[in-house]
Amino acid sequence: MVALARRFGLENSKTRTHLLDAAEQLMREEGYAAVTSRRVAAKAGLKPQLVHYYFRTMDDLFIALVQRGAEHNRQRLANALASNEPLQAVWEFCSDPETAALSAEFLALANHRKNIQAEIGRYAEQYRSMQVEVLSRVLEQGGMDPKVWPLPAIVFLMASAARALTIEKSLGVSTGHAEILEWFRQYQEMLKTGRRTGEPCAHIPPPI
Amino acid sequence: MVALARRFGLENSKTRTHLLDAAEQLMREEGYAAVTSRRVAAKAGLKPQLVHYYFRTMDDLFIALVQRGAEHNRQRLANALASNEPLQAVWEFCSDPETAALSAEFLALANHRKNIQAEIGRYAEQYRSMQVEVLSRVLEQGGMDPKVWPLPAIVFLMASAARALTIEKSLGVSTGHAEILEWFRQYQEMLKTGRRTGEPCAHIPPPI
DNA sequence: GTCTATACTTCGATAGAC
DNA sequence: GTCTATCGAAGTATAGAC
Repeated sequence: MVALARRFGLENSKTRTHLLDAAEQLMREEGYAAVTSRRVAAKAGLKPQLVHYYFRTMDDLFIALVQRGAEHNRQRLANALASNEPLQAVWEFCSDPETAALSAEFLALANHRKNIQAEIGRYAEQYRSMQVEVLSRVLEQGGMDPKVWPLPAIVFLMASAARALTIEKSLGVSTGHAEILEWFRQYQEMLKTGRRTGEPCAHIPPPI
Repeated sequence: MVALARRFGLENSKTRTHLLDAAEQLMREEGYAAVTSRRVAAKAGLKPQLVHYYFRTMDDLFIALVQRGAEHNRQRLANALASNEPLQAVWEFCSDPETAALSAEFLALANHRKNIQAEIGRYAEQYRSMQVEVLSRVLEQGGMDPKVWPLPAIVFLMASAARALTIEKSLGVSTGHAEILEWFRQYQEMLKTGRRTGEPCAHIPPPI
């Protein structure tokens, strides 16, 4: 009854990529519960058994999906950070609704599969340090002293606000959104001009 | 072939509550995909068919689960807002990891089922306005002028920061967390004493 | 209100032919 | 590398007896 060492497909296979594409699309459209071998194969125009040829188990497929998505996002973030307006670009990076929807699925998955949890955490930490590094230059040029206002905290606040804005928007929630956007606009303005501008934010006690 | 009007259980049934408890526990422990009629019934020590007696479809069960959970949270938030330290209590309300895990599941579900999306959005908006109302008193007593710093924005920032902190913690991410907690601490301190205290936040340009 | 019985679908996974 | 064939398990849902 010894298992006859099964064969498996290679990582650079074109079919493998098609299967991952199909899986990602399914996840986006219908959630992780819809990512089954049969449905993935059907969407890719292939037979379900091929899924098991490229991925030993469905769990392996999910891991591959997380890694590919995270790597893709890492590249997107790198591009954003290399732009002329890194602050604005990072804000938009964090505000992408497609990414938010997919992240919601992975985040739910992460609560129950610790290998996925670790993978996502590793990338999240990486994204943050990338942002801190680049934004440190922008903020110092804008006259902010990172000694008194720690960069990681600013990056954290900005990212979490942008993400929450996106999620709430998809839920139909809007209270406070206009004010947050205005806050970010003024913050950008301040950094550009190197001083606090635009009444009333120039002189008020902010929530910090 | 006309359907013989099926019978269904009442909302105040004890068994119905047991089934919802089992479903909620499953969702917490293994995610929404684990909430099936068989598994819910097994956890409640009942037969799968009873699930269909109390809930026409599994979708109906999910809706009931969302409503019950949201109502429970509304009560928790009301208690928090009625405490001696509403600011701290709301922060803790938003930081509960159990709630965050369950919310992650519902949020993922919401992306694909618009009735759930609407239900969650309705409650989220309600929670925010409850917070704005109560915190407005706290902030005005602390010397904050809501004209220059809109309350909804402060509530939004606080809630999204607390939630993000909780989620990231569960992912093993910690960069910037200590700084955010210190920010919140100083903010509370400032409101209590009615002035900006504690170096260095007393005089620095904050990210606003 | 809870059970048995049942119909039908879909699931993950493997063996082995081509 | 892709297919056919096949397994047992688990899924939703309904009808009807007690």
